[in-house]
Amino acid sequence: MPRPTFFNLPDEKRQKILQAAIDEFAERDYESASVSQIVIQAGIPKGSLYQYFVDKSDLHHYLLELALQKKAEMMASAQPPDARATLFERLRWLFEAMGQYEIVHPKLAKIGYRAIYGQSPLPESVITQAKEATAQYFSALIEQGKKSGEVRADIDARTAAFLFTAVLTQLGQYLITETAKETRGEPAHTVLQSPEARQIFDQLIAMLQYGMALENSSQLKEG
Amino acid sequence: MPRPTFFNLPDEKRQKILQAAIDEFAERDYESASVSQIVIQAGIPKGSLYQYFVDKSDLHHYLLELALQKKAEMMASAQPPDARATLFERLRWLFEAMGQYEIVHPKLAKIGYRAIYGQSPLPESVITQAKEATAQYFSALIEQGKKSGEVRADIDARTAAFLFTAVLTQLGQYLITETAKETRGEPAHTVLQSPEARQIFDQLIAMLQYGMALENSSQLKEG
Amino acid sequence: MPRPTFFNLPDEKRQKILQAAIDEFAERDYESASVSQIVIQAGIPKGSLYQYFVDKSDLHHYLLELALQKKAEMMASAQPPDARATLFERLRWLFEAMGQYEIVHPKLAKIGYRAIYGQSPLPESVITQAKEATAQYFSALIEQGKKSGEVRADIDARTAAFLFTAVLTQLGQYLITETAKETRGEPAHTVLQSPEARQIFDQLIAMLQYGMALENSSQLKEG
Amino acid sequence: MPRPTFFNLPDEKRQKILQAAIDEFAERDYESASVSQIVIQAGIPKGSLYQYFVDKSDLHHYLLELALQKKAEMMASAQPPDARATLFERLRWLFEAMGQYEIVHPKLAKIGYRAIYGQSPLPESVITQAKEATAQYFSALIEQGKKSGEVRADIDARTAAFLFTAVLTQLGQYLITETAKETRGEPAHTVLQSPEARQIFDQLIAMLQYGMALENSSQLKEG
DNA sequence: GATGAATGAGGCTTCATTCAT
DNA sequence: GATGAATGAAGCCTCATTCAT
Repeated sequence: MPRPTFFNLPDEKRQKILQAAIDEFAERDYESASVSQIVIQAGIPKGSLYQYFVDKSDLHHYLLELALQKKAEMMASAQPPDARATLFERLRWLFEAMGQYEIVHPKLAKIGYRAIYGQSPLPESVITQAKEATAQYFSALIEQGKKSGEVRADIDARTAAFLFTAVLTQLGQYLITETAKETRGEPAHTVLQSPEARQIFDQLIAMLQYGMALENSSQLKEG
Repeated sequence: MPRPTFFNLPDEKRQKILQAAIDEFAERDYESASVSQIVIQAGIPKGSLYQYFVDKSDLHHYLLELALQKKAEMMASAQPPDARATLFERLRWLFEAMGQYEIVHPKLAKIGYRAIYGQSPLPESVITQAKEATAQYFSALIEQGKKSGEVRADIDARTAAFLFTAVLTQLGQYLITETAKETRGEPAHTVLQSPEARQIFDQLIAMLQYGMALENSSQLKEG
Repeated sequence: MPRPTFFNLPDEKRQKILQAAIDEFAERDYESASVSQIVIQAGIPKGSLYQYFVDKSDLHHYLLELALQKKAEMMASAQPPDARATLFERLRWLFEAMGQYEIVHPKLAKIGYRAIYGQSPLPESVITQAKEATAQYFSALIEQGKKSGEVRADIDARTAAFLFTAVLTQLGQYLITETAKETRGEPAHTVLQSPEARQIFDQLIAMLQYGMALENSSQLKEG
Repeated sequence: MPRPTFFNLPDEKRQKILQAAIDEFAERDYESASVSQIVIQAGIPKGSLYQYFVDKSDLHHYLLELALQKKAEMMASAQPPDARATLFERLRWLFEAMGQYEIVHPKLAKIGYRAIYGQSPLPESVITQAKEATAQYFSALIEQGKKSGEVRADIDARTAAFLFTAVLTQLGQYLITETAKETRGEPAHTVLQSPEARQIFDQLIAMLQYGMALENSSQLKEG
C-alpha cells in the first residue's frame, strides 16, 4: 500500500523509482537491501521515498504485489489451454507461461521467489499458505487426471504435486539466472520459443508423463 | 582458510564458535549476518574471532567447506549402493543420503543452499562450476543408464539431469524447512526411515522411472 | 500573531486546528511536538498551516496567548470576591478560580506551565517578567494585608508571595495531572466543588493563615 | 545500567562524557535531547557512546540514578538533625539539605525534576510511586508531630504534606533557575549560607508553623 | 487562498574491522 | 595469543519548511 502520492507521480519518475527498487531487492536480501542505494539509483531525495512509501517494508510489499500482478497478467495473456486439454498439456502450458513470466520479469520473479524460499520478512503463515495453495492446485489437477484416466490410480496426488512444483520452481530459478546473464544479445523472451527450448520442454513433460525407463509397466505395481 | 590459531583451540571452544556462526549464517543472509551476534553467542571476545578468521568472508567460506565436508561424510557413511545397482536404485540411494544430510545438518545445508541459489558473496564462476559439476555427475549417470539399457535412448541426458537436480534440490529445501519446524517431537532423522517417507521416496523414484501416465509406451516417440 | 487568514476561517475548522495543536503541545515538548502530527490530527493540508501561522513558533505563541486569555476569562467569570474581602478570602478565591481554569483547560494550562517552568522557546526575559508579575501581584496583596492589620508586620512580603505561588503552582500541577487521568467519570469541574475539595482548600488556606503549630504566638517574634 | 566499558574509562574522559550528557539533558527534554550533540560536546565518536550505554534511554536512566545518588550523598553529608529535633526543625533541615543539592547539582536536579513533573520516558507507575513516597514521608512526619503535640490535631496530614512538597519543589525550582544564572560570581553553594538566605528560610518555616495571620487561634475551628 | 509534494539535514543505532594493551 | 575499546560510515526514518500548481 504505497501512499497515493506515488501513483500521482509522472510515469517516468515512478518507473525509475520502481526500477531502482526492483534492482536493489533483486540483488540483495530484504534486510541487506539499502534504501539509500535505491534513492541514489532513482535520483530522488531520501525524504521523497518516504512520501511514496510508508517504509522499507511497504516498498517491499508493493514489489511483491507487483510481482503477483505481473505474473497474473502474463498467465492471462498466454493462450490458455483448450478446455479439453489433457493434464500434461495443461502442465506444459503452465511451464511455458511461468517461463514467460520469469524471462520477462526475472528480477520481480527473483524477489517473489526469495520471499517464499529465502529470507523474507513475511510471516510464516503467509508463506505456508502460499506453498499450500500451489500444492493444492496441482493436487486437484492430478486427482482430476486420475478420474479422467490420464493418470494411474496408484499415483499419490500430493507427491506428484511436489514433483511438479519442484520442476516448475527449478525451471524458474534456471530461467531467472540465465536471463540475468543474457541481458545482452537477443531479447530474452524469444529464447523460450526457440526450437531447443521447445525440445527441452517436450522432454520434461514426456519424462513426467512416461518416465525415463525403457520398460516400465510391471514393476511399478509391485513397488 | 581459518588461521592456524583456530585449529589449536580446544575442541569445545571451537565447536561453540562454529555453532554460533552456523546459527547466525543459517538464520540470516551473508550480508545481514552479524559478526557481533556470533561473538556474543559464542561467548568470545570480538578480537578473538579475527585471530581465528581473516574476516567475515573467511568464516563464511569455512562454513561452506564444512558443509561440503559434512555432506561428503554423510554420503560416505551411508551404505553405498551395490556396484550392480540400477540407475534408479542409485538415484534412490542418493535421495536418501542427501536427505540424511539435510536432516542431520539442516543449518549447514541451508547455508550451502543459499550460497548457490540465494544471495552469496561467492564469485559467479564458483557457483556455475558447482552447478555444472552436479549436472555432469547426473548426466554421466544417465548416459551410463542409456548404455546399460535402463534408460530410453531418446532421453536427453542434460534435461534428465536437470529433472533429477530439481527433485533433489526441492526435496532438500522441504526437509530443511520441516526439520526446522520439528525441533520437538521425535528425532528428525528417524522421520526419513518412517514408512510414510519410504513410500514417498518410492513414489518419486517410480514417477521418474515410469512416469505418471496410464498408457505410455508408444506416444513418446511421436511427441 | 497568526496570519489574518487564520481568523477568516470558519469557526469549526479553526477550532479543529487549535484543538489538534493544543493536544500536541500538551503532550510533547515544544521541540518534540510535531507539525506533521498537528496537521494530520486537524485534517488540513500541511501547507495550510503555514498560511495560518508563520511557523511552529508562531503557533506555539498563539497557544500561549490563548492560555492567558482563557485564564483571564475564567477569572473574570468567577464571582469576584467582595471588595471588603480579607486577604485570605481573596487567596481562597484565587485558588478556586485558578483551579477552575486548570480543570476546564488542563491542556492549555499544561502548555502555559511548561513555557515557564519547563523547556520553552520563550526568551528568558519574558519568563522572568511573567514570574515577576506574579510575585509583585502577591506582594502587593500581602503588603495591603499588612496595612489592614490582617497580616503580621514581620512577614516578608516577597517570601510570603513565594509561598503563595508555590502552593498555587503545585495545586495547578496536581489538578492538571488528575484531570488528565479522570477523563471518564463525572465531569472534572465538578470535582472542585465537592465537599472533599472544599475541605482541602479550607485546610490549605487555614494553614497559610494560622500555621500548623499548636501554640504559636510568642515564638515567632523570637525565631 | 551503563556497560562495564563505561566504568573502565579514565576518570577525565568519563566525566567529560557525563558532563556533556548532563548539559544536554538539562537543557532539553528527553526526546529533544540529541545524542549527536552529546558526542560532539564530549569529543568522542558516536559509536563510542554506544559502547558505554545501551542506548539513549540507558544514558538517561543513568543520569537519573546519578541524580538520586548525588542527592543521597548530599543529604548524608549534611549534619542530620538531632533526634530530639522538632518537626519544623527537621523540615528546616530538609529544606537546607535539598537546597544544597539543588545548588551544587542544579543540572542533575533539573533532569530529575523533569523526569517527574515534565515530559519523561518513565512509566507512569514509577512517577506515581515516587510522588507517593514523598507524600507518605511527609505524612508520617506530620502524624508524628501530631502525636508529639507539635501539630494541631485538626490538621490533615496529606494536605499538610502537599503543602510541604509544594514549598520544597518550588524552592528547588527557584534555586535551580537562580543557580543557572549565577554561574559566574561567588560559588553558588555559599548563597544558601548567606544571612539573607537564612532569613528567608526562617520566614518560610515560621509561616508554615505559625501562619501569617495576626490573630489566629479561634477562627480555625470555625472556618 | 489552498494544496501537498519536495527537500536534505538530522534523528538514533549497528556495523565490520583495527589496534593498543 | 588474548582482549575489548575505538572508530566513523552507513543503516532507516522524521523533521519543519518551501513552492509550484
